[in-house]
Amino acid sequence: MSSTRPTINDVAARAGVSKSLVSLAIRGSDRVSDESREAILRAADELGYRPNAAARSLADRRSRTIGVLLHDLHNPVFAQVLDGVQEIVRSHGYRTMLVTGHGDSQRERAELAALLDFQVEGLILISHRLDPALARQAARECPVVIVMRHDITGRGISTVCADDVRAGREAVEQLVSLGHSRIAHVSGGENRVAADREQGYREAMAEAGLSEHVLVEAGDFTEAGGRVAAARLLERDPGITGLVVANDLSALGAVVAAQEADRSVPSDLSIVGFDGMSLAALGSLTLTTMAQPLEEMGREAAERVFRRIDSPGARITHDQVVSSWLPRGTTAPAPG
Amino acid sequence: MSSTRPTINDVAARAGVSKSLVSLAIRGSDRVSDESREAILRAADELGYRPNAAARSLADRRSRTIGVLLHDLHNPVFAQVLDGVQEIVRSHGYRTMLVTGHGDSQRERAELAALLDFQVEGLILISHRLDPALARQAARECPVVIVMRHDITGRGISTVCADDVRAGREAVEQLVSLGHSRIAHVSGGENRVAADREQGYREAMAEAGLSEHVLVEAGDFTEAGGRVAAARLLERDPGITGLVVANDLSALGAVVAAQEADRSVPSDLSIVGFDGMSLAALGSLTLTTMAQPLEEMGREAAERVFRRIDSPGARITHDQVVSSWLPRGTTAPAPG
DNA sequence: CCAGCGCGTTGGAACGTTCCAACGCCCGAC
DNA sequence: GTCGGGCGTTGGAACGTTCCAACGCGCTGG
Repeated sequence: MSSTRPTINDVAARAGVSKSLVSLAIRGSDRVSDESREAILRAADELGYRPNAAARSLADRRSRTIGVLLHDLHNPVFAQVLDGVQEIVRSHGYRTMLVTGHGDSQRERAELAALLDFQVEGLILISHRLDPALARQAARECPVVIVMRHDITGRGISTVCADDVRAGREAVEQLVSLGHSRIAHVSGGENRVAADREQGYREAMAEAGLSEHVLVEAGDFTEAGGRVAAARLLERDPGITGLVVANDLSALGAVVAAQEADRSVPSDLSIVGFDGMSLAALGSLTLTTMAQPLEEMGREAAERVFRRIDSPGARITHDQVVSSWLPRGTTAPAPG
Repeated sequence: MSSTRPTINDVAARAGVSKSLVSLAIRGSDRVSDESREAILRAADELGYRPNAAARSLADRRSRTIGVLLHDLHNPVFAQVLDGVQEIVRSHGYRTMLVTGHGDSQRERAELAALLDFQVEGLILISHRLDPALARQAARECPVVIVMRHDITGRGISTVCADDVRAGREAVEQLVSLGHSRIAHVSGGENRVAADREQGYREAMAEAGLSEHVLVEAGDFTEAGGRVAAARLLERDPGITGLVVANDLSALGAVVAAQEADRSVPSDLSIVGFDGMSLAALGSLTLTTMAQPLEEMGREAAERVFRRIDSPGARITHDQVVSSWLPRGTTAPAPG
């Protein structure tokens, strides 16, 4: 641990050239003679030179960094979206700087501020809970792309989202086509994603002439919440044969609740989630779900950011991806 | 999106003071008069001033950032460790910069280089796969703490690990005390963590006089790997009643394999994992495991980094945390 | 009444890099 | 033989911040 790191000047001195030439050589310019280049790279290597990213981004006035705000890292759904983001970001020679807000607006504010202090050139926000005011404020400083929340719009905000209403409808339609009619819903709390899925549920129930069976209990997108809400539904109406649950994580909770209520899945009770998180494919019962193309959403979001970085005048966009029915182990024809 | 951001000079001009005073006021120094402070903060607010982190860390020669290299974000185990890390890092007024290496040494190298370019003041490496040479090289530039891999040592490298040999032994001992004797092992591939757990398994089997029943099949710490390896074990010796699986993720795979082989868990077959990842407590069968105090390991690692940042002469340390038996739904007394 | 002190404030230097205008040199063209 | 052009190279300015030595002022104590 040398007390002080070698700088570009140390390299220049050792190689017997000017710092400007070192700068060029390090960045791989072709206007450096082979002889100089070799001497410089050798000197840099011998000294263990490492360019100072802070100085670089100061002089450059670009950080080559994209900031990503994630809801949290425990729900693997976000990790999947992030994979897509990072693939594109890396391919552009940029870095990502990752923070988590846990849906806490206080913390989101602090983390976003830190990202902006770092002069990130673009921002990708991936969370179903997200303070719209913060997003709008950030959008005044750099391009912002929001994943999952199509309802947050404003100057400088692009979105990449699924059609959650439609997905909600399809979940119901698929159960109906399996012969189910008493289909209840575990919702996902106070956010637009959950509201849309619930609306889809209600619309499809009405269209199928099943309005009388509409039954909703509020969850909160967590496993524990799904478990409690599902248990309550099964108590309120033991005749339920189908359960549409607002996301995969709470659907896993609903599976537990079903077993605790001595309902066997899927023969007695079919359960459908949303998201298509890969870990839900794992375990003894693999979850049927309305899957979103998570990695693709991440890639798309990153592409949108770069398009706006590259041409600052570019129009903001609102992309919609399609969810798809992924039948696995928790759905079956209605009993009887 | 103003074409150019306000700087400290703009704030100074607007508030009618010098940039030095603005700098002091922004950082909350008490040697600024109330009057000046108020004028400065108001001007900063009106202009939407935001300190430039790059300039700051350049002038300061400290980044107030801790770099964290994670294996990947999909295994929730790493997210749990990270939670502990971030708690401590935030409490010190620092930030974390997060990258993932996916056990690919090429990528690890690039990501570590990026972190060091950023002048991170400390580095926490959390991965069971990790190139020791890279860790040692990084340790020449800043304090390094490795979580999970006690075998990687060297100048400037501290470690925070569980005693995996001991955990491996205890997993076997617990099964033995439940009456099991035909206990097989799914290992975790070519890394020290897996090797230690396997060694513990072998030692405990020998001590219990069960050497003749030692049976090992290699997995790779993934769900798919665990599933395949477990299936092979059950085919090689259908008499197996206990399975010690190298980590929770592959243990979940083993549960699937058991069901595919028509063995019911836990009545026919007991399965034990390692790690104590929270998502394994979820779903229909909750996994019995040798749990590590994951968040605590993260906190401990971060504490160690800061101790060495604060007093550069501090000795490097090698901490050991204790794993504990967490009986849940996949273990039961031996059949018959 | 003056020296000395403390306090709030200031300008300039430094941090390590990139960019830019300008340099000297060699070569080919007239 | 001179001139112009290209090429490799150079020093200085800039980026936005923090640190430091030093400033002027009013106050206090002798």
